[in-house]
Amino acid sequence: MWLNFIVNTYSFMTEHEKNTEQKILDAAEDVFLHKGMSGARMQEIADKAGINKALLHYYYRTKDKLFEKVFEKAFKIFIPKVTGMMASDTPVIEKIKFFIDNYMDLLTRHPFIPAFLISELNRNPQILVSLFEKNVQLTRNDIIKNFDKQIQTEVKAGILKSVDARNLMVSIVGMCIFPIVGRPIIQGVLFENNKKDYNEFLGQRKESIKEFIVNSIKA
Amino acid sequence: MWLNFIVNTYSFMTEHEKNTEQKILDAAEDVFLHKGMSGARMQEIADKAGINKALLHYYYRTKDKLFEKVFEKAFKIFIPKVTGMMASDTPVIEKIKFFIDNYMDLLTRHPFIPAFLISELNRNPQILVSLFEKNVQLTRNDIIKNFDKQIQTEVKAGILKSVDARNLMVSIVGMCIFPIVGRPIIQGVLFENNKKDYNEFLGQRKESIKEFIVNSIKA
DNA sequence: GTCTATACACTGATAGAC
DNA sequence: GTCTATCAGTGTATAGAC
Repeated sequence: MWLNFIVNTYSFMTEHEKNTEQKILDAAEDVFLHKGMSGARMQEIADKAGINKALLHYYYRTKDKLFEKVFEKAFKIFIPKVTGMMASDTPVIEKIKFFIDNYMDLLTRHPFIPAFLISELNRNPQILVSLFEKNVQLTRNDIIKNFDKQIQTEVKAGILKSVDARNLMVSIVGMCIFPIVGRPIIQGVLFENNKKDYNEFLGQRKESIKEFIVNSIKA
Repeated sequence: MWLNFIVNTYSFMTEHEKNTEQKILDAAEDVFLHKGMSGARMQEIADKAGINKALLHYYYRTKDKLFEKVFEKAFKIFIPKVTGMMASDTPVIEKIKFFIDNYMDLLTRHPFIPAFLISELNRNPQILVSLFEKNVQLTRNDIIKNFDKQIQTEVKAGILKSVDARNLMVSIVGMCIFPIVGRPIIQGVLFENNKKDYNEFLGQRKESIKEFIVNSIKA
C-alpha cells in the first residue's frame, strides 16, 4: 500500500520533472531562436514554460547553460544531415535529389534555426570549438573526401561534368537555405511582401533547384 | 579680424562636428554589425568612438535611432546592388558574370553585413516596412519583370534553357552569400577550421559559381 | 559640444519559506 | 520542486556644469 504510494509518487515525480524540464527546453528554444542569446530574457522563457525564474535557474543554473543546450540541439538537427547526405553510395545525382527534398522539408519545418545558427556563430564562432570537441564525428572530413572520390569516378565514367565536391555542396546548401533565411528580404523585394505567393514559390523551388543542379553537372 | 575668427571657429566646428558624428557612425556600425541590436552596448560604441555615452545621446537621442541609421546604410549597400544587376540590357549570361564578380567583391569587403541583415530582419521583419516607405524605388518590381522578359527572349532565341527569373536570382545570390554568412560552419566542417584554406576557397569560388550557372542555363 | 554624475528600469541570479 | 522576495550588477537615458 505505502509502497504503491511511493512508486506512484516516484513515477509521478519523474514524469512531472520530465515534463517541466521539457517545457523549459521548448520555451527556451522558442525564445532563443527568435531573439538570440543577447535578446532572450529568462523571464520570457519562464512565462512561456508556465513557471517562474527561480525554477528556471533550479533546472539550468545559468542562461549560458540553457542557451548551450538549445544551440546544440539546433546544430545537431541541421549539420549532420548535410554531411550524412554524402555517406550512401547511390549515384551522385540521385543522392543530391534525395538530399534537396529532405533538407527543404526540414527547413520548412524549422525555418528559424538556420538564421539562428548563422547569427550566433558569426557573433561567437568559439561556440563551435567545444561542440566539435564533444562530437568528434562532426569534424570527420573523410566523408567529404569520399564524396569527392565518388564524383571523380562518375566524371571519368562520363556521367558528370568536372565539378569540385566542396563547391558543389556549398552551392546546394546555399540554394536551399537562402530562400529561408533571406525570406523577409526576398519576399519584400521580389514578391511585394505577399506571404501566400512566397509560400507557393517555396513549394515549387525544390523542383527548380534539382533541375538547376542536374542541368549544370550532368555530362 | 574677429570675423575671421568666427569663420575659422565655425569651419572648425562643423569640421569637428562632422568628424565626431562620423566617428560615432563608424563605431556604431562596427559594434552593431558584430553584436546585433540587442547585444550592442552604447558604452562600447562610445568607447570605440573615443567619446562618452552622454555625447552619444546628444547626437543620436536613442539607441533605436542609431541602430536605424546603421541598418539603413547596411541595407542600401547590399540590396539595390542586386536589383540593379538586372537593369542594364547586356546579354543575360554576361550580366550574371558581371554581377557575381562585383557582388563577391562587395561581400569580401563587408563580410558581416549579410549575417547582420539576416539576423535582424528575421527577428523583426517590421524594420523593412518603414524602409520601403522611405525608399519606394526599392520595391519597384517592374525591374524583375523586365529581367524575366529578357530571359524569355533569350530562351526563344535559343541562347538559354527555360529558367524562371526569380528562382535564378535567389540561387545566384544564395550561392554568393552562403559561403560568407555560413563561414564559421563551413570552414569548421569542410575545412578543418583552416582560415587560409578557406580564403583560397573563397578566392576561386567566383569562377566556380559562374561556370556552375552558365553550365546550367546555357542552351 | 563635451564632460561628470546620477536617475531609473531591467536582468540574471540567489536566499529562504513551504 | 516550486514559490515569493530580493540583491547586485548593468543598461539606457538625462541633468547640469563648463
